[in-house]
Amino acid sequence: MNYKQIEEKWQNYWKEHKTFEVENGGEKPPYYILVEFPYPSGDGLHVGHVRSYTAQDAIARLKRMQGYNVLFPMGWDAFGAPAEQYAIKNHVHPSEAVKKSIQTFKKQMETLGFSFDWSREFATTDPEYYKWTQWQFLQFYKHKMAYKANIPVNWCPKCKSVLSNEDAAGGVCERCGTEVVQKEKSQWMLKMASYAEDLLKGLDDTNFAERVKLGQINWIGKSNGVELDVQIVGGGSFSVFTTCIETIYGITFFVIAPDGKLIKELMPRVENKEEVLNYIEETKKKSNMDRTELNKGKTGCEVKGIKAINPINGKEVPVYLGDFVLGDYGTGAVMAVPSHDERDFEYAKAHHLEMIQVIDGKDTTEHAFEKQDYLGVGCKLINSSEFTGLTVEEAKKAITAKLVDMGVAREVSNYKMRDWIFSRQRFWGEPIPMIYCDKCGWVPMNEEDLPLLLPDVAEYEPSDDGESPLSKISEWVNTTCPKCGGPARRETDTMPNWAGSSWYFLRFMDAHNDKEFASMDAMKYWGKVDWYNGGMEHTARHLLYARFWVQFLYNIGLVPNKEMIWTRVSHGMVLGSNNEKMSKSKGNVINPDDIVNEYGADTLRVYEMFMGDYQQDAPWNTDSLRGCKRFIDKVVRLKEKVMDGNNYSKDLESLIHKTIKKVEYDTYHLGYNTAISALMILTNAMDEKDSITKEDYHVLLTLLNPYAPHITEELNEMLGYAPICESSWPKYDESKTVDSEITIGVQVNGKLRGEITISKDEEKDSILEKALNNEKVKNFMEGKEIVKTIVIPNKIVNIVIK
RNA sequence: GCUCUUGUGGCGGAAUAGGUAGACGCGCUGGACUCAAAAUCCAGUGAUUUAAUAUCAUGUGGGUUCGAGUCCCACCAAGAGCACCA
Repeated sequence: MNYKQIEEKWQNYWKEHKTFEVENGGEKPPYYILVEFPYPSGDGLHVGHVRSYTAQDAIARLKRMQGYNVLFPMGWDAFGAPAEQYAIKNHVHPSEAVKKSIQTFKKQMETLGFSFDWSREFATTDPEYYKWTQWQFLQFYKHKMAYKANIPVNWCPKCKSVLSNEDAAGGVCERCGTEVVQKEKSQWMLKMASYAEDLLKGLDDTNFAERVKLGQINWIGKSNGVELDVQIVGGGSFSVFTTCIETIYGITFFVIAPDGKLIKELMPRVENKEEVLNYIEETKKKSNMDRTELNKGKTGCEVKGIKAINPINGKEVPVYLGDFVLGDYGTGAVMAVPSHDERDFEYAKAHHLEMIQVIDGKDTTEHAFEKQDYLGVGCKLINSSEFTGLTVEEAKKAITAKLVDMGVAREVSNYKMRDWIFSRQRFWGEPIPMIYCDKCGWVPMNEEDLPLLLPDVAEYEPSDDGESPLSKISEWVNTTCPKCGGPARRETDTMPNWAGSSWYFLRFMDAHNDKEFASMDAMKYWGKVDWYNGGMEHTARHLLYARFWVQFLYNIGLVPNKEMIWTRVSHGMVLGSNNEKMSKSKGNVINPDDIVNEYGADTLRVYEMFMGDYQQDAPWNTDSLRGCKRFIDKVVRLKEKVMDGNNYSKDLESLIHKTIKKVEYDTYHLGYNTAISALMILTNAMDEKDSITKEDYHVLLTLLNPYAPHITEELNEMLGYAPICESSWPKYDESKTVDSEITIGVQVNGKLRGEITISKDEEKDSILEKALNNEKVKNFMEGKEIVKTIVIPNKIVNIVIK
């Protein structure tokens, strides 16, 4: 068998017959299957891509055979830093590099036999596509959902460029090793925080896997608590948010953010200016994550000359700077109760601050007595004036009520999720279609002037001041104000690559529309994405951004549903054979092309589906891959045993019906490995026989087809049947999947001692009699008294003796 | 640090609602076929034990139950994400 030839033959057949191209409409029910479109890197397709694409391909092929109009599209998420870096190095326009990578990826996907509808292909870097990304940004702006703010970024003074948190890990620039500092930049923001509650509620209208929902919920990070106003002695005030208002009498100091507004306002009254300014400088060197780690949260200094007043009792307490409080998150200040919060406790220890225990029940000299320990166990307040003696739960209510009554506090929900920083100081992204005019301020471009194309130049070195490379291209930057016609400058930041991927699934529904990003009719026809698969690493962020984008479009009437994705699942990674993430530096990378050349696409597909639990990471193992090749070879060899016959062999009938049921169920429930296993069992059963019928073989090939589409088509054609891709999925007869005789275990005192054979649904009494008469069971019961017998029909018998 | 996930043979992994732990595959051992090899086929393969036997086994320690890989509590270990990598 020449696998290569066979695979090419069928790939051409599908292409020529446009087997997988779909129309919007028709009699068949629509079904939309989506895999995350890849970033087309120069390295080519990863075996990890093959895993998830094969899984979704199997679903797509099965659904088609069951009579659905299946949309299974593919495209390219092609903006991003690697293409830009490549362009800087080689002085070619990134669009050239990207074009090449896309060709490679597409070729690889074709050789793997994925049933994508290529007629709907696009890249986020196509002007016809990013025109609409820009258009949608303008809608955000026009609905007051986009604004400018000063946000600190990681800045490498030597490379003169903005770094991602990853590239700034450990506080040094990954490229040159220089210490990274925080630098403020004016950035476009999208008001995502205002959608927090809707994004939380919207999860009820989805069928996301539990762990995916959990990821979303945790990212949004809702907590209910109290926002408290705190007065400063001598004028001024700030607010703090707390979920533990019951500990208010335990406040012994406040901590404010060194990078916040408040400290700037207070500066004129600060007595130890030098110390405070030094600490602020120190903080600039740290990333947010370095700052918020518990073990690093003890640095800081007192803000001398400033005292804050605890609103409940008028007590004056000191104010400290601490870098674990972030200036751009929450209110930029926290109340500190060292007796009841471990981080406050350690901070207080380090700075020799007072501690007041206000909840009774545990000694607080060594560690704080925290809420996870005192909540819900009836602990009572101490040292808390009129609230002393109340339980924590009572006190929470009573103290909140009093503060609200005093007009100094409000019950609020707080969300961890912040607004979306939408600017990047990069070349290779969608230009933000905004223009700055000295007279009119920020003015949006006219929609009819979109797309705003990236300039066609080949130099993208970053500028010295952290501005985007675009800022150096003056002929591109200088323009006229759309409002007053005077001279004006374009925004030179570009969008993050999350932008293009936030709505691409909508475009697939109507990929060639040049009037709208997608027509309402097309979106109504397909409805939601029925099944979306991607990596676990995207379940929090990409998915949240996409949902936010869709909810916004829904609110302004441009999409038919508030949630456009119904089911979302995520796959585990394919690791190297040493159980580590594949990477060039570790030398454990497997190139799918090599595997396809040596073993064939079908073998690779079957192996990746068989290699383990789809949702978990799995290490590559070439020996196991060979096992899958052997399985396919065995299926091929079965051809020699085929005799005429249009029915299933009598002794295979039950197993065939069971296998149809199992493969169908498992393919729809992420059980790809057990589906393959069931097919192996059926194959082995056929192999044991001297001959099988044509129909036996035909059904095996059909069941295997979603996983190994090429070889099954070829063998099927040899039998003289119509192509499987144009046929129907076999139906199973439920009654034939049930055995009439069952072997069950008999336990004595919970330990397995024997086996009996019973007929299905046999009476309990009769089962028990068989169990008691079993020779081995008898041995164990000799001379003992039966205390109790448990008979679970069709499952097990347990005899309890004494 | 926070959040999540996962711990089952030599390995990848099965085990639908608490009911015969180890399906299926890999690897290994022995055998058949062959001049030989590859391929293929047959048998065996959790540990301890003298052969049938029995005992012990699902990260550790408890608990619930007639019965726990599965449920509950406490712990240990590994991996992933944490807002400018995509």
